[in-house]
Formats: sequence, C-alpha cells, structure tokens
Amino acid sequence: MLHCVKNKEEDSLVAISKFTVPPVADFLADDFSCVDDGGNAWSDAHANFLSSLLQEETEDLLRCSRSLMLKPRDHLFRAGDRSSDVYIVANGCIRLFQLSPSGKETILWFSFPGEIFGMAELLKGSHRQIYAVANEATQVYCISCKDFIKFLGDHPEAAMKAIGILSARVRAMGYMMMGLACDNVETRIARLLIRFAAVSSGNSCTEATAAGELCVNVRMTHQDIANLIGASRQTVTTTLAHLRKRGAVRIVDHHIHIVQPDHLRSLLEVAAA
Amino acid sequence: MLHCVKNKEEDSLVAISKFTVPPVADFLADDFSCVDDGGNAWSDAHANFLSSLLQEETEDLLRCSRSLMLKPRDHLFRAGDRSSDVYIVANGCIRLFQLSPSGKETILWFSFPGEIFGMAELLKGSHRQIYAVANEATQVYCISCKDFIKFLGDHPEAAMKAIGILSARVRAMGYMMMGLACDNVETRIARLLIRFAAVSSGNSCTEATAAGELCVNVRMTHQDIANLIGASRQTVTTTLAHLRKRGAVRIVDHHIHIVQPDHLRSLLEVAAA
DNA sequence: GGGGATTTGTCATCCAGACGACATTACGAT
DNA sequence: ATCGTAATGTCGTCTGGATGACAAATCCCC
Repeated sequence: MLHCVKNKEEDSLVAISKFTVPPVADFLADDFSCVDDGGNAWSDAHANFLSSLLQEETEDLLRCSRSLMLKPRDHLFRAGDRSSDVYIVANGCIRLFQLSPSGKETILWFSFPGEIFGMAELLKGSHRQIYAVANEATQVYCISCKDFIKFLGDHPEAAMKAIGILSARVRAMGYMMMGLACDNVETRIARLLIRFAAVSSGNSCTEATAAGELCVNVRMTHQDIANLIGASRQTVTTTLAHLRKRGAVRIVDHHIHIVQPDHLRSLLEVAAA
Repeated sequence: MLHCVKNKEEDSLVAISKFTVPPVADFLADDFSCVDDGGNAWSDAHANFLSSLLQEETEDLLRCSRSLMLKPRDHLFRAGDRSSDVYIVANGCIRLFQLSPSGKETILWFSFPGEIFGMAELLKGSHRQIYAVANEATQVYCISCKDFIKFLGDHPEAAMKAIGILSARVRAMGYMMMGLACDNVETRIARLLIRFAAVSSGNSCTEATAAGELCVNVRMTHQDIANLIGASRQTVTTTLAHLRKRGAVRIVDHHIHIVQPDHLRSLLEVAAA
C-alpha cells in the first residue's frame, strides 16, 4: 500500500539507492511524499534560521541579543521557569525535552547551530513547559521576547521564515508521532539515525568517512536515543548491537556511522509490515 | 520522582482535585506546569484564528477566499497533492492524518471551526504530506497560498497570531509525543477526552449536561480514537467499556460525556507510574 | 593516575496490548 | 422495509519490549 507520487523525474526513486555521497538531505527529493519519511520536513525544521536572514536582519537581531556560554549539562531553562527569551544556537547543541509525571524524559528536539527555539512561550508569556539543556559545550544568543516580536514586526520576511520553520516543525513532529504509533523499535532507530545523519553531517567528523557512509555527528547516549524514540535503554542497546553485528552501522569516536544507509532505509519502506 | 515546579500558590496543586465545575481548560491554570498536561497549549493550538482577527482583517482575508462544502468523508486533499491552499474551517470538523507505509492511519489533528490549517506546505510549495478529510459535513474557506502570504505581509498582527498558533501546536504535539512514549492506553484515552472536552465544549450538545459533566462534542469512532492515540481498535473498545462500567464516562447520542472528570484526571497525575 | 560516576552490555521474567476471528448491533441509502 | 456497510463488543493467543538486576567497560575530574 505504497502511495508513491512522482510527477516528474520518475527515476528519482531509483536514484535513491545509488546515492552514496552525502549532499545531505538531498537524497530525499521533492517528488515522492510517502517514501519521504519526513526528511524534507525534518531538514526544513532544522533550518538555519540565523544564516537564512539577510545581512541587515542578522545585525538587527544580534544587536539586541546577549551571548551565553553553557557547559555540558547546563540547564538553559526548566519547566516552570518564567524566562521569556527566544534563543538561537551559535554553536553546540541544545536538548529540548519534557518530563512525564513519572519522571521519564521525552526528548522533543535537538537544536543545532543557527536554529531558533523557545518561541512557543513567546506570545503568551506563560511559563516554560519544557526543559532545555546543553548537550555539549554550547553558545546561545538570547533575545528578549519583546525585542524578538519587534524584530519580526520590522522584518516581515523574517516573520515568514519563522512561520516556515514552525510549520516544518509541526510536520516533522507529525512524522515522529507516526513513527511512535506505528513502528517497532528497530525501525524507529533507523528513522532517527537517517534523519540525524541528514541534519548533522554538515560538520563531518575527523575520521575518514568511507564511501557511502553517513555520519550521525551527534553525541548521544543510548539513554538519549531511548528518550528520543520512546523505548527503554536496554532495548536500544540490544537493537543497536544487532545493527552493528549486521554491519549496518558502526561506532566511530563517540557517535554512529551508518555503513549501509540502504539497509536502514529498507527497514522504513516495509516498516513494521 | 515528581518534579513539580510551583513558584507561588503551592496549594493550587491540591485545588486540582477539588475542581469539578467546568470553567473548561481553566482548571489547568498557569501555575503548575508539570501537572498541566498541555491543556493550555492544547487550547491555544486550537485557537479560533478567524475570530481572533480584527473586523478589517477578517474582511480582507475572506475577500480572497473561496468557500467549499464537504460531505462527510470527502477528501479535501491527500498526500502527494499539489494543491497549495491554506484553509480555515467555517463549520464542521476536518481530520488531518498521515498514512504509514503499512497503511495505518495516524491522526495528527482535528481542526474545528475557526481553525486554520494547511500552512505546513505553504512556503515550500511542496506536495501535501498528509491527508485532510471531512469528519462530518463541513464548510471550509480556501485561500490561495499566495494570497495568504500577502495577507500576512499586510497584517503583521495576524502574522504574529499565526506564529502563536503554530508554536502552540508544536507544544501540543510535544505533549502528545510524551503521552505516546510514556502512558498506557487508558491514560492516553483519558488525556484525549479531557483535551477534546476542553476545545469542543463551545457548542454544547442538546442533552442536558449533568452538573460537573464535560461533553466531548466530537463524533469519533473507536477506530478514530485508536488512530489518535496509537492503539488498536479493540483495546480502545475494551478500555472505554471499563471506564463506562466504572461510571467515569457515558455515551450520549454519539459522543462521550465525561461523568467524573476527576477520575480521568487522577489517571494523568500518577500516570503510568 | 587513580576512583567515583556514567555508560554499555546481557540476561531472565513478565505483561500490556496487538492481532485475528468472530457475533452483534446500528446506520444509511435505495 | 431491507440489504449492505460500518461500528461495537468479546474472545483466545502470542510477542515485543518493559523492567530489574547485574557485570563490565569508559569516562572524566581532582
């Protein structure tokens, strides 16, 4: 029951399996929306807001920002905080998550350099609903809610970009929900790795990446992965070991390399069928 | 391991269990963000975009809209469609969902009167990623993407509102993901009912609602509920029967009434602990 | 260059909930 | 009224994955 829509470039579907060198996120082209596991939305949602702005806009925005350095594990804000800033990641990585009443962490998003976050509480001026923690040494620009609203008012173009990013995020989260509801753990992990490979491979790692290999350049513990896909830590460990034994992935430094992207992709297509 | 952040009004936590009369969605006040199951975000995300506009804005917007009548089960668009409109529900209800490769439907959102949807594909002009189906006889206003962008440019206030709605939706979906990842089926159903009671009780049903009773004024089949919370139809049937036997809910006409809101809420607090 | 803390790896146990297979009821169109 | 279709209700059966409980390996900080 594969609804594949392909108006033009019929063969882009075939191309997918040949695509080995990573022009990032491009392997999920525009023309097949169902095989697309949300790759587009994913990339769009992780769009580099900062660098998408015009020179002048960037200056305007950063002029009213404060810079903040965070050490790994530092909290930027917690649920219940009154802080009303909007943040842009300068470099590093911020983990956004929610705690369930039972204390379980559900990771909602990783914000990478250039990404903007914290907009949700912007208008209502309500409390923070979620937690933001530096996943590694991270620098963020803080912009007061008030300034940011003014900025958007002054720069309609930027406001449209913000809308674009937010809607992409809505879409990406829709795909995540579908994954949570439909896929088994192995498939969810595969999806996750492919997505992160797409958005994080900008800064490729030092280790020479073998041909066709994708680098998931984010340092995540098994617990993080578990919290990201709604599984237990043990299951993640086991499943990852499986994939490793089958030669689909390997561990480099402290992150994962996808040795056989096609192997993972094949999991998505048939899904939990 | 209950991380409850409560700056002031320590006892508002206690108050929650006493609250029976329904000033809807207000029972989730501003001051306890952990007990708040996203009720605020939920309501904000279902905000009536149309009626939040000024008289003049509304006229501007509707002037460039076409009205469309849909019968129950009519498709407004499908994944893969090229349509590039933004929609506002005049009356009725639109079901937005995604199909997994194996054909399973995951409902992402119900759009109620006044709500705007279809913004995700707005800027990229890409294909629809999801399906939109009328859940009942429904009237929608269609606005071409181009006109809508122009409208937002001309009315920065409205653009800010759109940003607000989108970020609330991101937040609401974050809560949904947490639910999917952490709660058991009974809790997920409880959460769902409470949320829908909050947003749908505007148009209360004919049947005299007993004191303290909440009306979930949306006609959903068990299959719909299953698709909404990522469970099987049978489990939903069984669980709902449980809740009915315990007197927590009852069926009126073709929708659910929450007889004992507190009973359902108690499920959320301890969650799947 | 230890030593406490964090992360990984592996196992045996158990159960919530998926799935298939029905019977039953309600609904809506002709 | 009547038939076909869609929606409920109720069973067993079976399994993916949670959970708890460890041992081993690693990391990182003083």
